[in-house]
Amino acid sequence: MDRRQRRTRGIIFAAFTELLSEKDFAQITVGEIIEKADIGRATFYAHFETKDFLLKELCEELFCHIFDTAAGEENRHHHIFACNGSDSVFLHLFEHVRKNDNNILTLLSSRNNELFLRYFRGNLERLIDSQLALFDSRKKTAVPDSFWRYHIISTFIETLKWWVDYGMKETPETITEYFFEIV
Amino acid sequence: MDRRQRRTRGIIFAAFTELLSEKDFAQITVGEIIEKADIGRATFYAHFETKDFLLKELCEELFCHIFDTAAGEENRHHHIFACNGSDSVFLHLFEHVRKNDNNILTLLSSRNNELFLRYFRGNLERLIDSQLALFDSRKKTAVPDSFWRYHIISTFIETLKWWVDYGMKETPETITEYFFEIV
DNA sequence: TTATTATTGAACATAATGTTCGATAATATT
DNA sequence: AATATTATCGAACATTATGTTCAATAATAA
Repeated sequence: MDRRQRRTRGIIFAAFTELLSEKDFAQITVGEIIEKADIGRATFYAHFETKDFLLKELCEELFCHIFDTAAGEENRHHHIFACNGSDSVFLHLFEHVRKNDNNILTLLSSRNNELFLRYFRGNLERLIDSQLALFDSRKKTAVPDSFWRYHIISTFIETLKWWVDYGMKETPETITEYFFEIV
Repeated sequence: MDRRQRRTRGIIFAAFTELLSEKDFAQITVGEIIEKADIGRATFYAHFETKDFLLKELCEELFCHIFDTAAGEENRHHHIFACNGSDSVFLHLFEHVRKNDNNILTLLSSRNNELFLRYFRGNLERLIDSQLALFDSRKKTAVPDSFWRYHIISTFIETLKWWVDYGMKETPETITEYFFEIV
């Protein structure tokens, strides 16, 4: 990929991220993006078909990075999961957010957090199945499997939301603890 | 209120609801709404300042109705809550959805369900505090109160989402049971 | 019946979208 | 170092959606 392309792409993402932290996605215009990025109109459209595609690609970069790492950790520490839940993929995910990798924290704190959490859910679903056994051992209810699975993912996301909403005062370890206690 | 106003308002809501079940909120134009509603452009803007206000007022009509009823039930059956959780405000809410009051089911089934669930959450928060004691008796963890509260509301909404997503095969009673088991 | 008020439809200004194209500058290739 | 390729620029353009205005008409309330 041409260096100019990479540069422009990065500039657009940065400008877009900044705007997302300021106002609603729907209110942001392409005009504002190219003004803040200081690029030509045609250049923007050479990179992204529409504003929606821009969002989509931003999310993909964001989460691919995080989940690739998380998947790696998962394999390495697999024995840990089997023993207890104090260390887990979930902890690693919380830590990623805490470190603000790729500005994900900025975006999750913004009014547009639902946008990213939707993508987050999509990625989580793939990851969670490998973790289900961990919860199954504790499960003694008659609720359907799909409901149970749905519940775990939802609870993780809602826990993350609460953490961010309330100023991230807890450590990733504490939040992970809360998450396991409640689920 | 003038009969013509009520009629026009109803027509607009109906057309808008139909469009929401077909496509994303962002994709819907005022032009489409007035075409489907078969009214003049100026008439639309005499009723609603923007598309966002239309959504807001639709949600208010939707949820005010449901929550007013629910609040009434709450007072009437208050002794029941204190005893067990098999009958509760939650059951009534599930039943409202099941009956498709004010097309809420149509809207919750649509791609735009997050839009309505956001409003739903706002209304739930007011209602839930009176119910918190019910859960507190079961609670033996060290998680913060605000987290616990947040979790209950989230779980209710996610349960509702799952129910709708998976075709509402369960009875409201069963879903209420699932909800209490899991929380 | 009369006064009031909602609706209509067309016209209008404004603003955003997405495209096109020739010129220019940065990169890759040989 | 010379050349070919490709990204960016900027301005112009057609198109589409927004929200407003206004005089005429029709429905409702008094």
